[in-house]
Amino acid sequence: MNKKSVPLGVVKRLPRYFRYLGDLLKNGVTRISSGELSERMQVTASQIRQDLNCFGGFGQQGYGYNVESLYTEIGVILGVEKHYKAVIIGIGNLGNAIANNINFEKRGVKLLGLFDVAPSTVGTVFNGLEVLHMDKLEEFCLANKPEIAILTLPKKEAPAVFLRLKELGLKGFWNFSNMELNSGDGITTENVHLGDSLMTLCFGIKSTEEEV
Amino acid sequence: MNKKSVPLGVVKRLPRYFRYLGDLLKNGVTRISSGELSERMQVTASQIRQDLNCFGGFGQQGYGYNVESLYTEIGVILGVEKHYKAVIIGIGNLGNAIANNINFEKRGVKLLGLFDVAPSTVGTVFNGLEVLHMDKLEEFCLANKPEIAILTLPKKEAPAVFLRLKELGLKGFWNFSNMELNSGDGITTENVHLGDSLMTLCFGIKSTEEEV
DNA sequence: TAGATTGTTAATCGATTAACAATC
DNA sequence: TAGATTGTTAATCGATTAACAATC
Repeated sequence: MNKKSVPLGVVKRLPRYFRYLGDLLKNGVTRISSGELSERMQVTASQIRQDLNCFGGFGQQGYGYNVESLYTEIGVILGVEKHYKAVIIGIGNLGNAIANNINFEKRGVKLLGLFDVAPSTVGTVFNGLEVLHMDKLEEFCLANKPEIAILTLPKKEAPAVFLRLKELGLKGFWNFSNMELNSGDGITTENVHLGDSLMTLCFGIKSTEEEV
Repeated sequence: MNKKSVPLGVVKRLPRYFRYLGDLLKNGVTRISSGELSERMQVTASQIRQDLNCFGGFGQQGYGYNVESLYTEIGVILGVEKHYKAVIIGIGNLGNAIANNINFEKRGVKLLGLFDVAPSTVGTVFNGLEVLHMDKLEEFCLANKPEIAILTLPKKEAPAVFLRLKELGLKGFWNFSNMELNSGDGITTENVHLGDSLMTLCFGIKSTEEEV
C-alpha cells in the first residue's frame, strides 16, 4: 500500500501537528477547524487541509476535525502504533540527555538498551536500564530485535558501529555523531546536526542587526 | 546593506556547506569545483552555485572555489566573526550535553555563563565555568552583554525566563524547551524539537517497510 | 590558446495558496 | 434549511535544475 509517496515537506510537518493536537487534547479541546489550528500554528488553513488530505479525509464538512481522532490518525501515520524498539549507543552527556529528556512513550518508541565501552559507565543504571558493554551488542540485538539505534558516540566510532548495527538488522538510525550516514537499502537515517541549528540562529541574529 | 533577503532554504543549507568545507580544509584540499562538492554532498552542482551566488561570486571560472576562502566567506555570512556570547539556562542533562558537545569556538560563539536554580547544581563547575543561580542573571547580563540564550529548562519555566531575557536585551534564543517561542521584534528564535526528528525517523522506517 | 568551470538566465518542477463546489 | 467548513481543483508562487555564454 504505497500511496504515491508523501512530499518530504509534509512529513516534516506531521510531528508538529501531532504536538499541537496533543496539547489541545490535554487541554480538553474536542474539535478544531483548520482555520483555528492555522492561527495557533502560524500556517495557512489551506496547507493544513492539503497536508492532511495526503492521507485521507479526516475532517467533516461544516464541523472541522475531531481532535482526539486526528491526533490518533497522525500518530498512526507516524508509526506510533508500530512500537519500535530502540537502543542508545554511547552513554555520555548526550546519550544521557536523550534517555532522560525524550518522551519515548508518547511516540510509541520503547527504549530497551543502553551501550557504552567506558568501564566507569558500563554497569551503571539509568531509568531502570543497566548500561551494557558493547561486547554484548550482538547477543542483545539477536534476543531483543530493536529497530532503532540512537547514535550518541564519537564521530570516529560511528562508521564501524553503523556497519555492525546494519548487520544486526537495525532499520533506523537517529544519528547525533556528526558523521553523516546515508539512507538507502532498507535503512533510514536521521542525521541531527545541532551545530547547524546554532549557526542558523546566528545568521538570524546577524540579519536582524543589519535590518536597521 | 539588506540584500533582498536570502531564501530560508539557502540559509538552512549554509551550515552544511560550512561543515563540508571545514572537513575538506582539514584534509588539506585547497580547491574544489561545484561538481566535486555536489558529489560529496549529494546535491546538484547547480544548486551549490545558485546558493553561493546569493552572496556574491566566490569562485573563479575554469578553476572552481578556493576551499579556505570559501570556508571563511560562509563563516562570515553565518556570523562567525560576530563572536556572539551565549549563556545556558538550565544545567540538567541536556544543558550539560550541549555545553560539552557543541564546538562553540568553531562557530565563533563564546559560552560564558551557566545558570540553574537547583542548589545541587549551583556552584558546580563545567568546562571552567561555575553554574550561577538565576538570581544573578540580571547582574551577569548587564555586565557581560550576552546575545544568545540557550534554553534547556523545563517547558513551564520557559515563557517567564524568555520574557526576562528579552528585557535584558538578549537577541537570539536557542530553545530546547519544547515550548515554541516566536521570533519578531528584533528577536530571533530557533526552536529545536528533537522528538519531531525521532518521529520523522519512525515515519521513514515505516515507509520503508511498506515499500515491499 | 583550449579546456574547464563559473555566474546567470531561462525552463521546469513542485509546493503553497486561493477559490469554491460538495456536504455535513 | 442555512451556515460552516471540508476536500479538491485551479492559480500562483518560489525553488530547483538545466543550459550556456562569459571568462579565467
